[in-house]
Amino acid sequence: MKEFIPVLKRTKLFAGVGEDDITAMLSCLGARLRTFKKGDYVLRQGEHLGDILVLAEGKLHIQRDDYWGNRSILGHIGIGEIFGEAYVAPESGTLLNDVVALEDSAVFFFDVKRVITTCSSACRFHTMVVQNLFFAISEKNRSLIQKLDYMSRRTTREKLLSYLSEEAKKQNSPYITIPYNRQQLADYLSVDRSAMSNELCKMRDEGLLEFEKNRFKLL
Amino acid sequence: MKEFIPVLKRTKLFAGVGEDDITAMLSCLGARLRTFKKGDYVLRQGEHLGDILVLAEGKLHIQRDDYWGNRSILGHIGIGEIFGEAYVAPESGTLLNDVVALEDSAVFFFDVKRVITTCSSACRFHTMVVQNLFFAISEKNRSLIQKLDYMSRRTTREKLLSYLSEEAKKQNSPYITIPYNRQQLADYLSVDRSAMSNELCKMRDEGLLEFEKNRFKLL
DNA sequence: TCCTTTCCGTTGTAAATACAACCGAACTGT
DNA sequence: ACAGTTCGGTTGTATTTACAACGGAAAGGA
Repeated sequence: MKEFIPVLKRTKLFAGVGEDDITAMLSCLGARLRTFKKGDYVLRQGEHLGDILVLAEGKLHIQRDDYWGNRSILGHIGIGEIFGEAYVAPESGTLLNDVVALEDSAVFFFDVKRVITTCSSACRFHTMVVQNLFFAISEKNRSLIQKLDYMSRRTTREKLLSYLSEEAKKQNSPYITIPYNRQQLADYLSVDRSAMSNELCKMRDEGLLEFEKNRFKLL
Repeated sequence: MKEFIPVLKRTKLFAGVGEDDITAMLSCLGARLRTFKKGDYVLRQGEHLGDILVLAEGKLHIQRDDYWGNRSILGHIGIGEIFGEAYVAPESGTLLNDVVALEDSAVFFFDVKRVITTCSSACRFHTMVVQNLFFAISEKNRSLIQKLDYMSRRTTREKLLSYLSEEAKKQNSPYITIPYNRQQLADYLSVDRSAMSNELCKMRDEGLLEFEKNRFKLL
């Protein structure tokens, strides 16, 4: 667990907290570290969750398969990102999605109750962690709204353009790299892969953008 | 402002706080009450927001019109509901959506900074309000994920079924009432109204459901 | 190197959707 | 009672998408 303290220090959850203080807080927050092999399920749809999670190592996808095997990808989790925060409320039901390891991964589990209940003097920075979590959830909220914006577009082209241009804004450059391959991007935007591939090539031919693998340039 | 204290008492934000304590907290939270006429914009896409809002009276829609006038409705806000919480983080950008009054409405504005910075002894229940807000955001988060689930369905029928069955679960009855008329429901699910209307009738003919205006029965 | 697998572009067809237009019923205000 | 408006169902057509299938390029392993 100790080895990942520097990683935790760089997360939004522990922003402003020193490594020593993080170490001291771990037990107070009920921290556990679990490792997963590539392909493992970190969380399963339908389970109940009483923890807030932080990815220490690896890559994860939040996804969901429906009855007919149709997969939809809700998002991508990189190192240091928080997830599971949608289920901190006591009455929140079971998980709506699966979380799957794309690579061998390590995940911190923090007990929700112990995170949000600021304890006494023992950990001085607990209040700051709560506020950090607050902002993190709020930001996740915003990014979900953003994704709903892509999804509300009627055509594949509009979905692609709104997603790519938002990424360009986020990465502050017309050259962008996305965390998805074609199939995954199609699953993320809930469209057919071949139709999307087709549309991408049309847009390239029309001079709207260029791409190679998962790197795009908007023109 | 006083007249709406009983309303506030029943909101999730002030759950567990008595009317007297709420009254005492109002100034501490930087509360302001603003009224809106039917059709007024409560918030506009692109603005910056430094408040958390609670609807005291009326009905609101969260919506967005794109360049071509295509409207998409992100959700419906009823009395006592919190909104604007997606923008509490200091670095969160501008509003992604409009919020529009469907009826004459009254809205409480609470200063974000003053809400999340627990003050001293003056207001005993401030900590509880922060935790309530925490749960509320987390729950909103969950409902956004839920909506993404509807939206990720490929066909109009699947979108309708996932939405309606989720509402049935939420309202705990096969008889459900929705806060949208046909056009609004279509905007909510991001589909064409006539196509949706068509699909609804087909589903009724197949015996999947019955409906009249905005009341539905799942079979 | 060879074999296997993954990735991605392409194509054709069937299915679903968007769009526009129309109509009747219900509701509104005068 | 009347005109004007909203609402919801219906229909036809053009457009878009889903699905299945194929093939070549690239990547990975033995």
